[in-house]
Amino acid sequence: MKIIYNDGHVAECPAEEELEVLRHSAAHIMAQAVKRLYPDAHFAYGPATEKGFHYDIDLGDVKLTDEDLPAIQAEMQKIVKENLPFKVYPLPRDEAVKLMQDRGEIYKVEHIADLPDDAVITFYQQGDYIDMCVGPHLTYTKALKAFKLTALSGAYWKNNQNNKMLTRLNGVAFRNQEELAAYEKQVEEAKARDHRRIGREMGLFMTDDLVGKGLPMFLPKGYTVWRELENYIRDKELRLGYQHVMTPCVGTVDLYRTSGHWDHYKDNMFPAMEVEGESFVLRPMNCPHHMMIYANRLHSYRDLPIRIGEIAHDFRFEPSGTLKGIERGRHFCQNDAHLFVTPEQIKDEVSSVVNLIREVYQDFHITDYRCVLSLRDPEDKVKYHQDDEMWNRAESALREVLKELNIDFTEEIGEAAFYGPKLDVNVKPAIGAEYTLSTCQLDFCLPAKFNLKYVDQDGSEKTPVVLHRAILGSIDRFMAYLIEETKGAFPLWVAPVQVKVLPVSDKSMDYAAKITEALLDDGIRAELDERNEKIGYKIRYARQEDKVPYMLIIGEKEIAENTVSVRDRATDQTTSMTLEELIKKLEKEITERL
RNA sequence: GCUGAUAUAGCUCAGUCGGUAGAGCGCAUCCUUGGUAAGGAUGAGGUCGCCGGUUCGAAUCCGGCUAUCAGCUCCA
Repeated sequence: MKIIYNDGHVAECPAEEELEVLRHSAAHIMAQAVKRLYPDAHFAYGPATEKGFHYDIDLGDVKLTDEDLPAIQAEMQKIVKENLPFKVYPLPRDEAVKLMQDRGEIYKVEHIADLPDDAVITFYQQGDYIDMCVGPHLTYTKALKAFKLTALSGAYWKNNQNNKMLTRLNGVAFRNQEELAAYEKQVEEAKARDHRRIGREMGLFMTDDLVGKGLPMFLPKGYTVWRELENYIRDKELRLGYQHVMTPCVGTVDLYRTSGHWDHYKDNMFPAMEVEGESFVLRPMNCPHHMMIYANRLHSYRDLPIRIGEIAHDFRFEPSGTLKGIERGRHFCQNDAHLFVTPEQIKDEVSSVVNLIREVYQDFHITDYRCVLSLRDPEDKVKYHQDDEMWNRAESALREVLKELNIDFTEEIGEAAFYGPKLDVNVKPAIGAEYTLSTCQLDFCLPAKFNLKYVDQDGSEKTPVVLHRAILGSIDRFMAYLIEETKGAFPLWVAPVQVKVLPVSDKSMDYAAKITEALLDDGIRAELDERNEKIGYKIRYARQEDKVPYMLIIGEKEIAENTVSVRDRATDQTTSMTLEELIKKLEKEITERL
């Protein structure tokens, strides 16, 4: 595949860049098609994306609907067939501005103003369509062989919600039709992993309009998974010296004024309740409560670090458009903790948190994640607590620790909490955008606001540093992730039903019931399928609907031999063993979290 | 919240030109007692998301609302 760079030279495209060039050129071809059909269209940004391309377009009063997509796609097809060459040329800044002004491209003009003074401004042209662009691009439109327009959506100009919302046309593009077909199949498979769908099908959780949107309810099976996750992380924390507390879900507005959360987040909190002259809010997070618990006693440097943990219920009035099953709701449960430390202890404690994250990810077989050092945007004078010295100190302290721990991380500006920098551990779900699972935040700010103290060796009062951290993040979101990773086939130790006992007929019902009881007595979550169905049907159901790790086939043969036939979900193989052997096997796998 | 789309039985979905609804799965009952991915019969189940309008008549056309989905913004 030949491509043309913005200095005009043509070369073979490096294999790893083929898709990006293809998709970027597809965006230009789409823009040309739109311009032909809607001459008044103005174009903003039109980049290649992860799977395809999009272009943000200002169509004035014209409102596109999904029904307009086929016509645009057909026009693109035509342009491809016309096999127009891509040409490129530079223009001095004033001529570039004039060209774009003459063509009514107001967004491109604004873009030029944002470019550095020494920027070389180049234009790519195919047919009569001209786009300001650094390229590279295809040499001819015919090189675009497999593409499809997928959706219409909106996007703010320059990603700022105070700006105008433009129409975003989305498409996908691949090297050939086979790759496109493979992609469409993959999309279907991803849909089947959607935790909202699996959650409904497996009876894990539900929502109801009457209860309220964004307020999922966990059903018995879902809560069983929940309880396993909660017990798991709490036990781990206990062994690391955490002390768990329980604090109320409602607090005074003054509490959040003190912390600064009220100023930063009141629009995303449920509104204040005025009662007997006092204002209360549903709490959106737990830092202030834990600060108050620390402040409850005078602490010596000998007491530190103090690690206060809570599986805490929080409520946030998330914008309706952001709600997504149990991944993001208006009520959720944080696996929260605040570590109160001396400056000298920061490194050890961050290290301990990082190790805990690693250990937990290993237990859940999570290997696909990335670490981000989230920093403030020094230009943003609104979002962040204003104290340059504090920020420099906190950010370099956290960066130093991460380097010493040999963690691979990227730095992202403007991603910090208002009170301090964060180490975020991000994962990508089957459906939708990447999100943060675990976080560890370094905070020099809130301890001061709450006037927290400890008495140091020399008898002087000092302010502790606080690490905010969440390992499972929220139990809800973690569970969503686990569902999508496992397609609902949870590992044995968290599976809501660990063993399903399937009698071949009524003749083996009594024996099967006895086996079930024995398993339950040993703390194994066993369920007996008493329905009047054939064994093939019960197996199919246990596999597809319940996704149970182990099925026991119980018939007259097992009764005669005093054994159980164990069918393994992973292999579909059946092996015969005694009940004692089975229990031993299960207990081992549960303890080892296989 | 913003842009666009969608809403029919518990689930997945049909429903033509406006004439008050169908299938498969699931559920209930009965028959069947069957050995490793769906045995058979019968039956119940819907104010077609909600409210209003147009019409002799609305699941169907129009408007508003609600919820959901995709994307954008946001996530302490």
